[in-house]
Parts: sequence; structure tokens; C-alpha cells
Amino acid sequence: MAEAVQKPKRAARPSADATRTRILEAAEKLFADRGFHGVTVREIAREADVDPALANYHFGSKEQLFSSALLARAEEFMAEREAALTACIADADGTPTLESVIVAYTHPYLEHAQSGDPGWRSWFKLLAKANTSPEWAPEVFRDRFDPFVRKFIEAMKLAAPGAPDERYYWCYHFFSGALVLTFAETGRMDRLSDGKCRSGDLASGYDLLVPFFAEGFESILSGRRPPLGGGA
Amino acid sequence: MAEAVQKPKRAARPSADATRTRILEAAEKLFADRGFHGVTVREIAREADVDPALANYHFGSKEQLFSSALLARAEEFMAEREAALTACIADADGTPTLESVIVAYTHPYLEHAQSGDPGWRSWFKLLAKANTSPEWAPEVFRDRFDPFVRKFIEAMKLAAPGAPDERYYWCYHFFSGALVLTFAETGRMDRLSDGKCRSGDLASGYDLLVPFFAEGFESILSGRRPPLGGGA
DNA sequence: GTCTATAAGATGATAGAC
DNA sequence: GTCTATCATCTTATAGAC
Repeated sequence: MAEAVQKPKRAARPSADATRTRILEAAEKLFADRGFHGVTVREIAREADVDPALANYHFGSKEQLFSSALLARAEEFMAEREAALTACIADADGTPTLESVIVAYTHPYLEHAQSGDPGWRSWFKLLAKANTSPEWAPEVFRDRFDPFVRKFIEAMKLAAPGAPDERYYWCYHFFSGALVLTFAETGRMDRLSDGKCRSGDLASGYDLLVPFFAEGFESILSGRRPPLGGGA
Repeated sequence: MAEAVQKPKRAARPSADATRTRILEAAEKLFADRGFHGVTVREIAREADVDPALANYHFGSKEQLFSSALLARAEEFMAEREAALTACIADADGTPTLESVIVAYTHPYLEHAQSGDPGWRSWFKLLAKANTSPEWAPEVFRDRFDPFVRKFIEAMKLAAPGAPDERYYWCYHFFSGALVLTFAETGRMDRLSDGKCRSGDLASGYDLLVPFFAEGFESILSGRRPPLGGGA
């Protein structure tokens, strides 16, 4: 105990912090698989091998636990991507290519998916579910995700300036739908292709996603391909 | 009663069929907004202004009710799209353009969204949620959606032949993620753009979506833009 | 076909002992 | 920090009266 006072080393006692982490990891996994309403606090506690009351003690309500799970990796993820985006713009003296902006935005997905920590893959599934049910953790979207998306859109304006404002938003919208679904690994493609393509082969998907969307963005933002009606 | 025997006209008595329909419409709306686990059978019955026991009587379990709601419009929707796809191929003597195939695949979304029946917009939201939680009604995906998607992919092969098989599947995957999210109208874009873009303005989105994806497909399937790694 | 009543069990949350 | 016990409520589903 005198030792602990002198040197407050973490994990001297495996309890409190470890418990929090175990609950958070269990919540991440189960919420990712079954969504907010598809999981009970008791199930999360059981998965974490922890008393049910501890979930409430450490995180408050079930809503707060969900937000905590979504937020846990959001900080790190957004910071990395923001750094990549800033570097990409600086490296190109303020006029990056569309492809380089897309790489900066998406490469952290691939890196984490391949990192060996399976928690990231769960978190991407969680993100996909939250993306079509934003009412589950609106403040996380508002405070953590949206500001970074706005920076991405500003970077697209540097890469392909002069298009009507709405086009940047719609193109981003298409892009995000595809990106989030890809890293959610729903397995649908595996069945559609009779096993010829695997959802889990994210490296192959990524290598196609980047040029696919670079070209889509380029054709719309440059005006090379006009909108169908000829309108906005 | 003698009349009813002679001429078994539908809706002579507004009860049975009307009740089924009311339950189905309420289920469609509530499941679309909150997902399978986010809604109780009692809430659906209350929304339909019907006794809770009738949901079980008419549809069986809650799972079956969800599947019925997803299936209800799927038949009509897929039949229309299949007809459009077949016509598009026939009109072009077997070599349609990529854009015309994309239009055949997507235009029924826009038509129904603008049809005045708000049930279709709910159903598109339901589809988006089911798309990231396919475990809620796997048989509907397997039996109704997947066969039609395979026909779409065959049509893409007619329009842009000769690419490695996996590219058709990945490109379809990107496309479907964007399409389904667009017609889910999550409202995210409205906030991101500070109201400059509205999720509900589906006509504008559609007019950009078609050329955006025509170009993405074209560039990848033709090999004009190679995959990042230079690989498959 | 509709509705009442109820079975049989799970749920989120907390108060209070340790 | 942890765990036991429990509250008040809600859940899906069905049996049986009308």
C-alpha cells in the first residue's frame, strides 16, 4: 500500500479499470451484432463475466453505455484521420488530388481492420448500425463525427473546386453509405457471389473502393458528367 | 348473407382484411423507425388501433410479422424492377449502357418515393435497417432480393463485359450501400450541410446518383482506373 | 374475427450490505 | 468497487369467452 502511494502504477490491482474495460468490450461486441435494443444489460454483464449491477455503476444508463461504446474508439479514430487529412493537404501545398483525400479519409479503416485487434471490426459494425439508427447516440455523431466530415468536405473543395455546394454533400453521402457498409462485413456479398467474393477480404474491397469513388467524385464535381435532369 | 354467397365481393365487411392491413401498415412504420427489437407488438397494435391479440392471430410471431412487413412491398417492387431491367436489355438488343441498367435498377425507388403513398418511404427505411441487420428476415433477402440482384449483376456484365468477376460484386456492393442509405432519408445530410441539402429531396439525389455510379462502374469495369494495389 | 384475461418470464435500475 | 435482493414494469404469446 505504501508502494501504491509512492508509485501509483496502473493495474497494481486489476479490478476497477479492468472491469470497466471488460464491460465496454462486451458492450461493443454485442451492440455491434444486435443493435441497441437487441441486447440487454444483463447479457453484456454475462459476456464480460461481471455482475450486472456493475454496468450501471460504471456507465449509468443503458443509453450511456451505448454512447460510451461508440465513443470509445471514436476519439482515436477521428484524430488519426484528421492528422492524415491535414498531412495530405499540406503535402500537396493546399491542392491535393481527390484520390489522396479519399485515401486519407479511408485508410485508417483498413489499417485498424487488419491490426489484429478484433475490437475494431466490431466497432465498424457498430458504426454501421448507428449510421442507420442515429437516434441511439446523436451526441456522438454531432460532436465527434460531423465536425470531421465537414473537414473532409472542405478538403474535397480544395481538390475539386467550383462545383455547386450541394454536389459535395450528395457525393459524400453516396461515399459514406458504401464505406460504412463495406467495413460492416455483413456477409451479404459472400452469399450473392456464391463465395467468389468475401466481405472479410477488406484489402481487395479497399483497393477497388478508392478508385471507384475517386472517379465518381471527379466526374460529378468537374461537371464532366452532368446530373440527370441537367439541374443542380 | 345470401348476397355474400352469390358474390363474395371483397370489403363487403370492412373487418378482416382491413385489420390485417392496418396492422401491417403500423408494423411497417414502427419497424422502419426503430428496428425489430425497438418496437413491441403492443405498440404496433396501438398504432393500428386494434387489439394486441390480433397481431398474433393474423401474423403469428413477432418475427413473422416483421418478415410480412418487409415482404409486403417486396413482391411488387422486385417485379417492377425486373420488368424494367428486362425491357432495358431488350431495347438495346442485349447490349445496354451502364447508365440505362442503373436507371432500370433505381428508378422505381424514386417513383415510389414520390408516389404520394408515404408507406413506400417507410418501407425504404425498413429496408435500410434490415440491410445492416440481415438476421431479422434472412429468408426475404434470400428468396426475394438476392435473385434480382444477381440479374442486375448479369446486366452489368452485358453492359461492360470482360472484367474479373469480383469487380462486379464489389462495385454492386458500393452501389447498394449508397442507394439504400439515400432512400432511408436519415436526415444526416441536412445537419451536415446546415440545411443546404435535404435528405428528403430525393429527386436531386437521384439525378446525381445515377451519373456518379455510372462513372464509377465504368472506370473500374473497363479497367480505365486500376485497383490501388494493381491486383484483382 | 375479435377481445378479455392471464400465464410465465424478462427488463432497467437501484438501495443497501459487504 | 462489488454483489445480493428486489422493485415496478413490461414482454410475447395463448386459452377461451363472445
